[in-house]
Amino acid sequence: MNDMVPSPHDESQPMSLRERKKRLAQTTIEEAALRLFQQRGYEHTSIQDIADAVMMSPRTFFRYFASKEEVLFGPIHAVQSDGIRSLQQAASSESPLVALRTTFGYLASLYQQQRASFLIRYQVAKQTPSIASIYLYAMMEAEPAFCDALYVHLESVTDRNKIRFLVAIYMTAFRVALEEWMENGVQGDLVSLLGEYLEYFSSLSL
Amino acid sequence: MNDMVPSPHDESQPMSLRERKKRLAQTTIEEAALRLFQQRGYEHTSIQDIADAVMMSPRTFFRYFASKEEVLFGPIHAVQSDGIRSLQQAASSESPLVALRTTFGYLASLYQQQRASFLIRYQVAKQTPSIASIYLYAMMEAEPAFCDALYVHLESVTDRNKIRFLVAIYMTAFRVALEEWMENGVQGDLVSLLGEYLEYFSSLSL
DNA sequence: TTGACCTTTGTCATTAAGTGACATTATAAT
DNA sequence: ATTATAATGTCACTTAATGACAAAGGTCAA
Repeated sequence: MNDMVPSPHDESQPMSLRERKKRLAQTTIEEAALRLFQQRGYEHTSIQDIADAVMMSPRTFFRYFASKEEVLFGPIHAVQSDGIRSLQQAASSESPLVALRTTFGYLASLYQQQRASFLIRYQVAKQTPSIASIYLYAMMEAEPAFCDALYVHLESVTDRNKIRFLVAIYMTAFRVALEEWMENGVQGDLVSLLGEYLEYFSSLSL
Repeated sequence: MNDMVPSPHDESQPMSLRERKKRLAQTTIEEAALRLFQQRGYEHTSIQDIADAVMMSPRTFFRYFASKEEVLFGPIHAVQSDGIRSLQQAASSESPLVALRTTFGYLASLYQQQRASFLIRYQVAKQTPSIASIYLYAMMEAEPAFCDALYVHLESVTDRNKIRFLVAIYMTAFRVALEEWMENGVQGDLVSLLGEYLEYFSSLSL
């Protein structure tokens, strides 16, 4: 069994000057925005402020990000998409349970790779009530797609509902582990933390 | 053991004319807004449209509802608050597990009492991507308060994390049961559906 | 290198959510 | 009836987001 993890984003082409400038603008905006969010808070940072900071017109900001939230949650969406692809692949050759374990382990590793970035985003989101909902949703939006990926195995309606519940449980365990990890400043190993929660789960009786 | 369910909103005072007019205006706005949301969709219904429909100025709309979302999710917030109160009370005399069972049973009964209203809200939310996040959050926002309510029993850090996970699991079971119930047009008994999921949970091994 | 072509950017205008200030009207209390 | 209090409407303002169009910048072939 090889790596099983699809590389997040194919990064092979030479990249034209145009492409490079685009990427540069994107990361420039993102860095400036995150810095401002941390300094003044998300809500007290307007698009105009961000645009001023990077010397662009507000209109141009919206050519790189569909909204202010997108700056904050873009990478989370990207991770979720990677998770969906991972699960689709894993589900084709493994049982639902094994596939889920594989995928959530993979997701944990992605979070760990970008821990600094995700910590900032988490902290900004936590300090901003109007954003908390979007953060939660960003972490769970993949749930339906996860279910779809696993439906290839079992097809009766009751089985589908069980799969749905199973996915939701796994997502919950992952979310709780992630939150504890974030609260502790992304120190320690997220993968083993998730493992502890799943192990504890087995000992539960409701 | 008596009812254990605190009455949602104390409804005893005679109510002055002013109060009655206020309530009337509130329900009038809400009904008109929900009707418009169903007809044209949430995003294609502006505050102006709602204000026109009830012959009020847009400014007055905002004196009754803090936002457009509030019209849609107000009752869900209210149910969550009731749940928190219920759990605080139950947790003082029962074990965490029993208290959770009691409270989620109570919540299920509240949803069933207002099933028509909640179904509309669910359907509107489901049709509106920009709103889906807020719907999810509305259903889970009470999680931290639930944890706090149960922390009165156990106090070590590891126990708190376990309580946190336990609450999250229960919320997940409830959410999945609720979604299935909604998808099926709020037919059948939500309480027993929740029971089935919790029972199935016990048979799981991750 | 020049010029034609396509992309990116800026400017301007517009819709919609949300908020503060203040005057006007309706209700309550004496 | 008169005064205090609360509700409403009007106006002005900020901010997010989007469409249209012109100006500037990059790409590539001759």
